[in-house]
Amino acid sequence: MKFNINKAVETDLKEYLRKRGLKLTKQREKIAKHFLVKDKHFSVEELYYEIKKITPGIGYTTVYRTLKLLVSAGLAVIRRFSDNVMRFEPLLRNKHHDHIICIGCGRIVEFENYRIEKLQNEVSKKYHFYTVSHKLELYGYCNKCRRKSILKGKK
Amino acid sequence: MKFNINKAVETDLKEYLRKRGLKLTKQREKIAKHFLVKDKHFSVEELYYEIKKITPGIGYTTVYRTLKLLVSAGLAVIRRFSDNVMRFEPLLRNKHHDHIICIGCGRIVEFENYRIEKLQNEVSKKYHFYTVSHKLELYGYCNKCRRKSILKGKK
DNA sequence: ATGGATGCAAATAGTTTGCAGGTAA
DNA sequence: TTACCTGCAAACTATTTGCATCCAT
Repeated sequence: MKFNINKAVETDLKEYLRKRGLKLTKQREKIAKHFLVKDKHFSVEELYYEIKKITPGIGYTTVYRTLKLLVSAGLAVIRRFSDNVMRFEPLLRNKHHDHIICIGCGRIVEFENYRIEKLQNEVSKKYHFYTVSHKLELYGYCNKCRRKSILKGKK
Repeated sequence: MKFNINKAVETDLKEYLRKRGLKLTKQREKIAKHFLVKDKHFSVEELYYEIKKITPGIGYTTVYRTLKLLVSAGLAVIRRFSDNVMRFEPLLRNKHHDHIICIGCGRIVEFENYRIEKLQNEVSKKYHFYTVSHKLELYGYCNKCRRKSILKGKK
């Protein structure tokens, strides 16, 4: 089943806004629709320049604020890798991936593991949490960097 | 079996430094010994003021640089929660915990799950990574906040 | 001796905030 | 009409960097 962006905005976001007296502005709608169909993480900068093409005149700050709003609404998560940059990743209910990151070369591989997610749900239950999202990152050396580091005695 | 800080510094850190011609300075030793016995995450600021008591005259920057060094050496991981602050957590080979975080009140509960870690190892193997550390964070609402949000129709 | 390390101060840069003017409800 | 929202610029602040000096090897 394909993810329907319009529906997500129509239902989840609108609902969230309505409940607390916030407004669905043109900017919010544009940003949400543009961002929520993505299947990986983006920095505000990246998104800003993309969205600017469709909606010239939009402010950098508005993109920031809207992305944070989406996080609050449970439609996105924030990630940080080795740089100090906030990255936002849409949270589609039916598909979510995690990352395995090479400390040597920075390469990021995405993976999914149903069994891990299932165990996460058990943990949530155990601690009486209603979990809406998660982040799992594995750090290590990829095959290439591992071999390199053995040869040079580095890393 | 108790974790022996001196041994960790003696072996792992020294080894790491020696291999790449780096030096084990008094500052590095002090910071490492102070930090590596901890069992949770700390900001640089927090650690700086603690370490300053033992080693007056030490620089803020040195604490930063040393903590990053420990990360490179595989003895610590960086975490970032909702604020924009880098937090460092020592990585003891024999004990490592993950976090479940309440979006409502910010409460952080630590947990361990052997079965999840085992599955993580499988994933690493599958992608030919030699994994040295990981971060797992579950985000949701704790019992209290969940109830609150249902009542008020918020969050 | 000498190349790495320190500590200070200054620079950087990502993120947040204040505010006057718009705009959804 | 009334909050809320936007966009700009300015403010913040965590983190990084340059450099003269120091020190572990």
